[in-house]
Amino acid sequence: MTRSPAPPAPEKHIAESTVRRLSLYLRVLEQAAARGQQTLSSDALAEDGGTTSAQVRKDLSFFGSFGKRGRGYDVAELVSQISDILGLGREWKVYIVGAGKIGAALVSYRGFSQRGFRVLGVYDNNPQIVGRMIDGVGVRSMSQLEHDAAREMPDIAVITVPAEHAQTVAELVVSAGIRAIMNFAPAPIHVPSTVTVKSVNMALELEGLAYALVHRDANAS
Amino acid sequence: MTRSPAPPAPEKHIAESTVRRLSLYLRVLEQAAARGQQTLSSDALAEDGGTTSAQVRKDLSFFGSFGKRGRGYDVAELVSQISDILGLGREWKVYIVGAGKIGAALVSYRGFSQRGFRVLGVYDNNPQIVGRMIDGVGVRSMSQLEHDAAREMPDIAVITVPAEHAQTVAELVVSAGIRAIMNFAPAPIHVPSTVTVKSVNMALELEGLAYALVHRDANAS
DNA sequence: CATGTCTTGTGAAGAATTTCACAAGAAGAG
DNA sequence: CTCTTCTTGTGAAATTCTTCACAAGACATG
Ligand SMILES: NC(=O)c1ccc[n+]([C@@H]2O[C@H](COP(=O)([O-])OP(=O)(O)OC[C@H]3O[C@@H](n4cnc5c(N)ncnc54)[C@H](O)[C@@H]3O)[C@@H](O)[C@H]2O)c1
Ligand SMILES: NC(=O)c1ccc[n+]([C@@H]2O[C@H](COP(=O)([O-])OP(=O)(O)OC[C@H]3O[C@@H](n4cnc5c(N)ncnc54)[C@H](O)[C@@H]3O)[C@@H](O)[C@H]2O)c1
Repeated sequence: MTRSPAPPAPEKHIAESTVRRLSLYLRVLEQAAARGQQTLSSDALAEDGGTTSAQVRKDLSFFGSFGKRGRGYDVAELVSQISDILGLGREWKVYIVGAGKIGAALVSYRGFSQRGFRVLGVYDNNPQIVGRMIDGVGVRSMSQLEHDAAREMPDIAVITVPAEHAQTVAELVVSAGIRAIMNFAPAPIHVPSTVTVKSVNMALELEGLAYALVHRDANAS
Repeated sequence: MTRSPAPPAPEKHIAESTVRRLSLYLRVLEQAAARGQQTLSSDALAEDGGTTSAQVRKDLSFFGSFGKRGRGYDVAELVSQISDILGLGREWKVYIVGAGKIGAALVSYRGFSQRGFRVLGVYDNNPQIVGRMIDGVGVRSMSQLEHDAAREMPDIAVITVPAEHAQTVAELVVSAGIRAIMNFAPAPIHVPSTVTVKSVNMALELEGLAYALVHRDANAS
């Protein structure tokens, strides 16, 4: 955890599945570090990451070569390398829009702050809610959002408003200069291609389970 | 919404990405139905589903042929067909384990009940919480879970306990006979291969956004 | 009933991703 | 210093997924 001498080595294009697995490897590595493990092989990494050792090595090879033949990967070093690749070396400023049930749960989610995602503000358009504190973060009025954003320069907006308002809110946060959106509303949102959107659609995940139950696949995750 | 004369037509193996898209198409179709649209082309379906018309047709072709050449798809009929394919023709019984912030948010999530996922019980091991009502559903004690499950035969368990207890809880629900798990804890859980697990890992999604911001991809979703 | 327009269903091609398999490097033992 | 053991990094092969492209069917119109 000293220095990051090697740059994260940019490249042509990396598959989203690879990026997801890197996050997973990072978790496995941190747990290994917590157990005092010094080093980890691609086999061990694959085991807990739910993939194969060849996949692990291939994923890492897109960004450089971090292992030692015959020994495996140095846990602390690989944590640092993957953190760099994923852009976790810095703090990311997050706005949450929609101070309802799911929005409130996310504000106090430690899993975010642990990774350097800091919630600067929570926004809502309900005057009854504006001004309240949620886990130390004050709920702000929507009318302030653009003004606040000009000053605070948030990186990511999390949208947790009802589906029918998701598009409107998306347009607002984009015009406020935010370039990345995480959308929890079960509605597609359309933004300029300079903005990255990820959607988390829980009902859709449940439907995937229903499909699996009906079609008796034998699979795991 | 009358009868389902054609069986959902089973098959070799369908990609998870196809199943996800079917869920998406279903949403688009329902919105179209709400707007009074009678029929929809694969092009229109693709537009809102964020994919291409060829993909739509290919996805559907795995299960049968539901369209009319020159006309497109009958909205009501395709809703019914996709619902059948996904196993949404029936009610699915759900237990939520972990009555914390995210568990409580999920109990009252209308997006679940709208799709036929009914929360029968919420479980927690904190005696201070057991007995409370969350949106009309009582919080039950963990010690009852196996006994209740024998009677109620739940289909799906949603795990919303801290990561370090996810594995223990997973083993309990599996031994209670539950065959599908949706895991919100950011920890991999290991179960027999007869059990299907889906994990929703929100920190990982945020990390994907951080990666995109750092690597200036021009992409959307 | 022929003609024109539209849109499906689907093999085949193409692209992307995963798996294989092995040469090469690293370390310890003798 | 040589031998053995272990595990990486990576081209090539295999597999999976997506896109292409077009024949065939459906309807409307004249
Ligand atoms: N509750 C869940 O477990 C859950 C799970 C997955 C997805 N979601 C989705 O997340 C979204 C929020 O769900 P919820 O359960 O928290 O709902 P909620 O009703 O508890 O909260 C929605 C909040 O958004 C605010 N809001 C509404 N319109 C707004 C606007 N235009 N600008 C700013 N704020 C606005 C409301 O005042 C309210 O506080 C919904 O789209 C829902 O489908 C919820
Ligand atoms: N809060 C969020 O926004 C959020 C988002 C994504 C994921 N998660 C994950 O979801 C899980 C729950 O998060 P939370 O914020 O709701 O936490 P929480 O502390 O509010 O709730 C956890 C609940 O689980 C109960 N519990 C603990 N151990 C248990 C056990 N062995 N059996 C039964 N119940 C048990 C606790 O009594 C508590 O009520 C965590 O794994 C967290 O990482 C939370």
